[in-house]
Amino acid sequence: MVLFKPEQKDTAVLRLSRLTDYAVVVLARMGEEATALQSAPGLATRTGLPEPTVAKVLKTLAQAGVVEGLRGARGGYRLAKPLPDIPLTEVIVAFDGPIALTACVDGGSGLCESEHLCPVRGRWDPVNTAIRDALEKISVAELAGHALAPAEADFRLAAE
Amino acid sequence: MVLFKPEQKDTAVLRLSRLTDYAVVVLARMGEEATALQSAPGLATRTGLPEPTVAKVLKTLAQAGVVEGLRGARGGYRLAKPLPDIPLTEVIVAFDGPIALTACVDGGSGLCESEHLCPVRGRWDPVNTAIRDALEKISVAELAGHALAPAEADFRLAAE
DNA sequence: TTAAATAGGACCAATCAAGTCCGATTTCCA
DNA sequence: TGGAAATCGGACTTGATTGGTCCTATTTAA
Repeated sequence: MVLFKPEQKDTAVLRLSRLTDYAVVVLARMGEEATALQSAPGLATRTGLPEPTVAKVLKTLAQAGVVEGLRGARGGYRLAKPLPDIPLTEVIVAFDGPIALTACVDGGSGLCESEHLCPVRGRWDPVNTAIRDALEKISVAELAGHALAPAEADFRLAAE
Repeated sequence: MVLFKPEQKDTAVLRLSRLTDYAVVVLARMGEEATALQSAPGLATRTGLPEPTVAKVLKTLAQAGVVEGLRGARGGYRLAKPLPDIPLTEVIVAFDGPIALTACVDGGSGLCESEHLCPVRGRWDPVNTAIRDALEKISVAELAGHALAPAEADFRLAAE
């Protein structure tokens, strides 16, 4: 059901990519038959989302290890673990990149090429960790309920 | 000194507009002489930032009530309150809009036109409030120290 | 051997933000 | 009283980023 409306203009600080939204929808569908092997075209028709988009989402999710992809005829995708065990952060990171306020990922990793040029390093850490903690407590399953239950009709509507 | 590097490609979930960054730099400068009336051109030369940009930043800050603008010749801007009393959220909201995960601002306000299409409403609230709380604890003054101290040289460098 | 599926990119169009600029208004000063 | 120096408000252009599609290679079952 597309968790946030695409048309909405107001840019909040926390902008998730639309793919993230689609991912939750697709995962919710897969969660209905958690152990079954489901193909991208099949999931596309069942969610009502365009097939190429669903394929892209699944490829990304497979790379992230959230789902498991099996190639070849009769291939498909399968949840790597049950929905309640998938924290939202895993999905978000897969599509939107690291969860952090600035471009510099905080702490440890020495990715910041010019550390002496980036005096804010570490200052935003409390904020970043607070955000991660909050997100980590929410599993995909918790959103999946909303993503499916009465939303089936709404979903088609919103995705036109 | 430009708190995050513009060139950095990796798009994190939390994307602050660059104006927000500039705002902190400008505010830091103003904080050095908190009570003085300072003009946009003057602050531009003192920060090394392009004048039109500084003007835009100050206009936005004035609208938000963070600074006070006095028109006419010998006019200028003045801090509405000391730096330590300005929470970061105030600056962020001014430039980046409401601090929320989705386009829907959570809770209360009935802005979401089609509430029945947005079943996630309320679900993200804990996340949103956690983020706000974390940001509210940080004042501009805390960043200002870093934004000025050894950063003067770095700043010009990063802003090329 | 063929068909059906994933895997991995390349590619194009549309949207959004950054930055600049202009006109209107206000106020001080000579 | 006129001119200069500011703020104020918005329009506009350019560049980057995202969303979405498509194409080719690879794998595997029938």
